[in-house]
Amino acid sequence: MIESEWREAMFRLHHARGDFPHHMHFIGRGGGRSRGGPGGMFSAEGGRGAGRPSFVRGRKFGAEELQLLLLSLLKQQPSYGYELIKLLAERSGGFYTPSPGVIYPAMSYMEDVGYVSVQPEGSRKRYAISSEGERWLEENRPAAEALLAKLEMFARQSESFNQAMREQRQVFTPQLMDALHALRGEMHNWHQSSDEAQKQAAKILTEALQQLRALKDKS
DNA sequence: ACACGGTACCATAGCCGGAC
DNA sequence: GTCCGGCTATGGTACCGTGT
Repeated sequence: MIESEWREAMFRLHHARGDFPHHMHFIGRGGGRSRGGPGGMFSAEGGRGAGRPSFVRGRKFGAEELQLLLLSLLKQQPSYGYELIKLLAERSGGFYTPSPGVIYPAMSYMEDVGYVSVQPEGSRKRYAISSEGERWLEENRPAAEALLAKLEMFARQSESFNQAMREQRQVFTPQLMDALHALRGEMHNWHQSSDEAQKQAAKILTEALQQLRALKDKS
């Protein structure tokens, strides 16, 4: 077996099944726990990379959470892998757009364990939930419904955020919006700076704030 | 305490095939 | 030839365990 095949096999096995050898802890079936553990952003564990801002980048769902979501979508209608990615993005208001490297191994695993059936259509694969998949989904219905509800909650929050941004653009000049954007971007680079550097940055920002207040008072 | 290696997870680049 | 959808391969990031 060449390296890439081995890598893929291991990836599929561990990623999709959810029983990562060292540390993976999943809600529900299986899985001993050890280091890290994805669990997904909605689980208590927080997972690998917990403690850093994983909201933007990082695993948002544990393997089983993702499988439940995918089966929920497939129960509504059989879909291609690419369609599932788009559906998840759509249902979450763009908040969660899984990469193909997450979806396809998960689908391959669910095919292996019989949760989905696969109908090749030319170069594409159409996935459909199987009776075994339906049974597992039914067993985990509360968790699946909670995940879908949270996905929709994020979609609403995302829409609310976008609305606020649109309103900001209507009120502020482009120059001010650019400056705000640049400031936000700059602050992202500061989270690993030394305490002393951060104190100096805070001092600069405080002085700038005072100047802004003085300017506003005059205008 | 530190360096290094192994591991997990994701995003992205790029390939392939079909439609136009 | 170009575009697009579907998919695969690979590199980057960050964590933890182990050895020194």
